[in-house]
Amino acid sequence: MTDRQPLSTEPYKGVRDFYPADWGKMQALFNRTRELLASYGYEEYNASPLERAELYESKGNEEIVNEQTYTFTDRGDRRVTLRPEMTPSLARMVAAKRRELTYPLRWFSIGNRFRYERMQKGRLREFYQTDIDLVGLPEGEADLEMVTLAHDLLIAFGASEADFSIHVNSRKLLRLASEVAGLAEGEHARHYWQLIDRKSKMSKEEFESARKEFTADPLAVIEAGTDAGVAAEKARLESFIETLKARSVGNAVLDLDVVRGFDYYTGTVFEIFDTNPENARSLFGGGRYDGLVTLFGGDPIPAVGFAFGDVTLMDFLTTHGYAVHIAASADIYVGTPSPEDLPAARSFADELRKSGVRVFMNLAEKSLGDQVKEAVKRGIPYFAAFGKNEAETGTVRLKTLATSSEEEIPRGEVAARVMH
RNA sequence: GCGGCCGUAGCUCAAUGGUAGAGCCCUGGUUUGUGGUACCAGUGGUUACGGGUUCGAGUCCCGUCGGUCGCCCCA
Repeated sequence: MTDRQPLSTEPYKGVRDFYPADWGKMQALFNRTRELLASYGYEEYNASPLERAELYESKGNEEIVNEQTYTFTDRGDRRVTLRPEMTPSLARMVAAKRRELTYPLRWFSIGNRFRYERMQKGRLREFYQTDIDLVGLPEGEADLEMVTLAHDLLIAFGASEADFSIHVNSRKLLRLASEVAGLAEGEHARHYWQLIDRKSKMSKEEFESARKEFTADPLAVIEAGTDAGVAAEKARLESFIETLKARSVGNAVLDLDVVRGFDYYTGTVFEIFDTNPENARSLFGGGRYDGLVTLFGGDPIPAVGFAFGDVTLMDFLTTHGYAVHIAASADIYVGTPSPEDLPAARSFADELRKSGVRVFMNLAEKSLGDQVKEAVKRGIPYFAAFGKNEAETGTVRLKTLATSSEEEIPRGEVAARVMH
């Protein structure tokens, strides 16, 4: 007992502590996201991070579930997984009330996700992700809205179109071309698309020689343009991008190499890339998954959506020099010349609070000079001492710390001055 | 699962194999009813841990642990 090792102050591997300044930054991101999505009529939903393990296993990829999730058995012998993504939970919630919901659903959710994996830049074991989905509309306008939202979000965070580009593709196009080329579903096809997905990481020679190992080559079918069905889908995709440009999404391009996994995408897929050559990586992406909800029985419900993580987004904003503005913790610091002044100062503070002012009240015994220093350090914009003099005269000296200015005003006018 | 780099003060980092340092932070002072700057002073170390080589190791070697970046994977 007495010789116990001190506990480590380090957080668990791969997760972060959020001190108030850090969490303030996160909240700033979340709130800007909420504002933008609210302007498009999206509603926020949430669910527990705990889910039945079967929810992820039934999707077929056992390896990912076994090796890359936090899964445990609870005291009732139920296998439980910390959600690694939100879409299955969304599908479950939609399926559970499929007859009573009013479609289309414009839903979003902000929360933490857990993935048990080796860490590297931009990849932690717990991260915060915003999932945005438009459920109940077929391919078309809904997909345009999704890409537009992804675009507008980055713009809302301060980015300009030159900072990123939106690469759009169609899983339907790839599927049609596979059929024409004779690339059967299965491991072989999986390897082919994995190769395409990795293309940007390989040299041209490496890629071409690897490509030759496949007898069927769907991309060549698309390039040739001889199949009518394939050509029609490609034309649809091109006009999709033209429409985006006409609607002020100027940085969307067609990119046949965007694959984005394999399992549930069925139509439009898109991926946002950082244009900074130092950091030319995928920021986030999404697409159409019309098979949503079929796991739970019943007819499929068409849906399109995307998700972005906090780590990648924050990295992106930082490397492009876009600061995230954090609000001050309080509007005013109410100082006390001496401890005896506390009752009077407190009633002044209460007055302010009733008007909606956020007040930081000093309770420590220290000089006014130190109190002013403290207010500056905390980033509180206004300071007012409240003691005998103020109680008698009914006026206070209100300091604006940023401009070093000071003025004497009636106590009743302080609230209106310091609120924003 | 594989590989590279790194572990020195609370933080960011110095220190040819030869006395462990600086800046920031913190505390006090110049300044007890009102400021950040400046100046002065102070607190703060088992150099991650264990072994080895050496007259001598923060430095070189081996191992362990931790961190980080890349490969694989990426819902």
